[in-house]
Amino acid sequence: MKPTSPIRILIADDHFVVRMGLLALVKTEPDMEVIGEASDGTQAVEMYERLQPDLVLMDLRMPRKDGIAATAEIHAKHPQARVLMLTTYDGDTDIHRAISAGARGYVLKQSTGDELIPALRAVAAGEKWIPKEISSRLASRKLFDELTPREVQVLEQLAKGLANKEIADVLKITEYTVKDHLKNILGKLQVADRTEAVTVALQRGIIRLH
Amino acid sequence: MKPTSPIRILIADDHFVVRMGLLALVKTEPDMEVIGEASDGTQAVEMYERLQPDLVLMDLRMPRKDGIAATAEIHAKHPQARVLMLTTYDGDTDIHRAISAGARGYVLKQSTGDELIPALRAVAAGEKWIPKEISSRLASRKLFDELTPREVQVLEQLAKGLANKEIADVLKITEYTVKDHLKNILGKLQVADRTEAVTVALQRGIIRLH
DNA sequence: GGCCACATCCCTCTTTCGAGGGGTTGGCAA
DNA sequence: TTGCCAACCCCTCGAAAGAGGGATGTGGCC
Repeated sequence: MKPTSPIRILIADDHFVVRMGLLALVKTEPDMEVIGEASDGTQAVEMYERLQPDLVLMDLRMPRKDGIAATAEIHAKHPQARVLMLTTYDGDTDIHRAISAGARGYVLKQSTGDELIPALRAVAAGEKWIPKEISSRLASRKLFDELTPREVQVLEQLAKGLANKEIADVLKITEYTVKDHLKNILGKLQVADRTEAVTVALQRGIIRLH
Repeated sequence: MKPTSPIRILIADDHFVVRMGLLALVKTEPDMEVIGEASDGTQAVEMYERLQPDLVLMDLRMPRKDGIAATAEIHAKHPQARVLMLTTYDGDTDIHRAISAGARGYVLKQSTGDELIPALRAVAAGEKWIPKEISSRLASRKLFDELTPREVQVLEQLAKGLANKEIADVLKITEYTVKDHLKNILGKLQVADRTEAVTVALQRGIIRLH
């Protein structure tokens, strides 16, 4: 093995214990080092600019600016940036959005060190890393649902408990149109009513609470 | 300082990186040591029996058996057990249930090492540890809501998108009674309709998805 | 025994939902 | 050009939802 310069890593996660865990994990690999830790998306973007790391370990859910938004921002300025998305959940839409935001890989926090390390190396080397159970689901699900941006907006208002008329006012359209979007949503998500639509959307990561 | 026997700790969390983080954190304290790691509730109970640790760091959400159930089981057999509940969320009901299950402390994963270490020490010493912003909320909220077990059951069916009539069939009561419970739920949660009731219940940890 | 919370059942009435149809526009791609 | 689709608007109609009342039985608590 030729000694090369180590892989310089930026960690972005709002949970202290997770940052510590990643730090400890990276320390077990002699050719990697953590050069910075961010606790939210805004900080992650700022630190990327300043440190220019070889790899970013980015949590998906963070305060102020989430991992998707931060990744998109970094990717826009630095298309060569290598971001590995790290998350607890495996909602389809999250993964989808992470990839289209420019993430090169996607790993669940449940993963053990044996699964994480190869992912780190792969993404740092510029390769893609999507667990196969996830990528196969991505392909099959894509044929169905896929809500339009407008439908997602309606869904968000729905989750607040607003009535159709109220949603109409918020979105500055008529109640007829809201009902129309709702019909499409119920059909695409294959659910019986607005309440189930919201719970399914939450499960799939299409919308978030608060 | 007199050298005493170290605090023996059992970690229970389904996320590898979190376990690593806690491990690293404990290692910074010379008088503490991790004697076991469990990745779900069932394992946590089994390991408690075998290892008899001085302190358990228990994650609230885990597969197979969650932290609450595991704590309750441990507490039933060993009332002197010292369990510190560790979680990402701060839903009121979760905290409530954690305490009544026998947890002595409650800490958010967002907390830094400076906040976590004193919590560990306090609970290991048999004291209680509830962050004040949480305990004050506990006191005030208790005056309001507090759904009855039956109302929670209705709420769970509600989240599935069932109609009142369908819920009536499931719970083997009449639709009138379902509507009745629903009225109480909407009143106690102070929401406008069933959809908002579900989202608020999810936020407060009263019900869970899937 | 009185009080209260819980759970159950019943009825009325207005509003809202959701399913079913009808349509126009603007953009984009084959 | 033709087609497609998102987004918008319109109308009807039966079935739910939710607010308002009232009522009964049970069990705990002081």
